Amino acid sequence: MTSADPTPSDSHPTRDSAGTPADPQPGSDGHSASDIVRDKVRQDTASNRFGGRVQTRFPPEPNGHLHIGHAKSIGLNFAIADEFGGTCNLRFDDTNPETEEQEFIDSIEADLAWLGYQPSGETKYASDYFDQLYTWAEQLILKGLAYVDDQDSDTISSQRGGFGQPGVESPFRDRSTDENLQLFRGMRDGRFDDGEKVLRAKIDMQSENMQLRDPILYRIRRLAHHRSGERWIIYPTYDWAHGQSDAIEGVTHSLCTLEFSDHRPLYDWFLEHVDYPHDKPEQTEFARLALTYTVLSKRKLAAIVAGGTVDGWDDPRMPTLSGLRRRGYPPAAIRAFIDHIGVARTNSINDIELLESFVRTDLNAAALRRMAVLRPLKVTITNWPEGQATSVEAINNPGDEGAGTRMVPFSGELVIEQDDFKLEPPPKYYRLTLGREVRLRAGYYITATDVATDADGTVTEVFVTYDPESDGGSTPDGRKVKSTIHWVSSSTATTGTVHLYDRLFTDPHPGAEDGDPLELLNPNSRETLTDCRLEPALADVTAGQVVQFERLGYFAADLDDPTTFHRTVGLRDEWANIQKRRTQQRPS
RNA sequence: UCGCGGGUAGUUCAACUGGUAGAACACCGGACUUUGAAUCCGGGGGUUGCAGGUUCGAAUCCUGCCCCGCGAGCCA
Repeated sequence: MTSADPTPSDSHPTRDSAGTPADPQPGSDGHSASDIVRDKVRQDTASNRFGGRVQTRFPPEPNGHLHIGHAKSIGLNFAIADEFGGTCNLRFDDTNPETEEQEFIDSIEADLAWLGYQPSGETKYASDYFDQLYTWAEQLILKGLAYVDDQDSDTISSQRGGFGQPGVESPFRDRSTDENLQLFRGMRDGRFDDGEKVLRAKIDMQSENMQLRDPILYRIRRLAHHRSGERWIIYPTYDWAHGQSDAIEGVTHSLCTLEFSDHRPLYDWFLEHVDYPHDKPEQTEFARLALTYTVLSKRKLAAIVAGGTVDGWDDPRMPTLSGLRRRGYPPAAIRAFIDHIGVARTNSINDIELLESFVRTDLNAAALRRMAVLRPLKVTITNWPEGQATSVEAINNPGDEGAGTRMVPFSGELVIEQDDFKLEPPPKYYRLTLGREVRLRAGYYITATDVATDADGTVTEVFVTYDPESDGGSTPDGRKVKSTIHWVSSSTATTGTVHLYDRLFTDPHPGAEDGDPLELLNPNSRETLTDCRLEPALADVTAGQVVQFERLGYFAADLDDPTTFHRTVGLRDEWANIQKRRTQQRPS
């Protein structure tokens, strides 16, 4: 998105080793995918337009933090450059000193690097072109194509007219070139107050395209700019700066989101009337990203942060890149997702589950398996040799032999998941229940023989016997069990905090209704468990590392406190589906 | 109200520009399994927004209509 609406947060310069641009080539026959953007670029290179050159750019305004929506634009721009042997540069569209700050520049650059993209060349800034833009503006005045308007904002706005109604020409529209020039220089030199005058393009107040009704090029703003400081008090608007900045940088394909479609004629008009002898870039629009159960607008995200529902811009529930990073989303999964959803002009909403499936696919291959018990239930092996402690060998990743194995302490005092024992098992429940034998992952077969309960009848402890011959998880007689459950040995376990996350919103389309999306916030989007038992190897995970808690999901060690884990995404859960189906079929 | 852009399985996208509408995710079933995971195999799903027209043949071309999105900042 040319400049969607990012928003504030802090940056955590954590990263994987990435550094590579998108992994393209989804096409079936070796050719890159076919879509509105690629078709156009392919056509242009075929006709040798731009001398066969392809250059794109990612042009965020440094007024907020990047989110997953920006990732679509980033991925597209870099992928196009990569697939066509071109380049993609980073330019900050910093034409409005009111909202822009260095902090956001730093955060955006860090997020971009984390995502795995390396812009070509130096970072560019629209503010570096202020001199050139000014010169071109005077040229427009000289050509009689721009004029200084003395009217205030409200007047200009009302004169613009409405949809289906013509606009009214400003009484200052036909000033002499000379007067315009003097006035414009006066604007630049501080002879007028903020808002007192603007420079407008003289195009067509009757145009059915509102963007062409004498758009504003310059406004007076006595504000320090984060880069140009106090040097300027007039600042170019987006429309005046953007296309020219593209041209200056040699951009060939200027990709932006659909809401700029109406600006394209203006984009072209400026390029046509400015003395710019080189190839003129062409703007192409595509639909911005929308996700179910998510909002992606700066205003709404800011409201969520301000409302205190989340801890900040990098809260793991936030769709910001910094939030997804803390959540444990691998950059490669985000890139694969972006690559997969494609680009079109259709307004569409992607299912957040699709993103999650890419996260699972990535993590399944990469994450080490570990055991953690989130809601502990005490298990005592009654025939275990008194006081004896041993350890069992467990595989670190069944899909990757190279990940090796580790030793996990084992004893007669364990904890298992509360959900893994039922006094009265529902149908198709395969896990532990009285009289049933199950396998402890990488450990032994156990059979439940008795329980202890509290006054309410809640099971507080399960007594089991184990089969000494089932060491390592299989028996000489080869008998099968229906279920394998995870466990942690009590005496060697460490205690940790685990955050479980649910959707941030209760509604799949929180932005769709007219009402305040904040009213649709899920009050239970985070569940914090503070008494989780972790196997000793979990003490070795580093900040930001994502591991799989076997049978539970993928969990990321917090960036600041590695004893705290965030559930990145759960595993697919067939048992949960079975239960859901049952409750749906038999509404009580 | 005017302009622009859209409408193809539940969802996101394809369909070599007029020639049997496909894929991914989701869902269902089976195999395998020391994760009810992963993996493998199979399955259900479509009046291509609606109605006409042109054509041997229409998602594709024509006409009319319906629905959705964006646009009237000195924001980007």
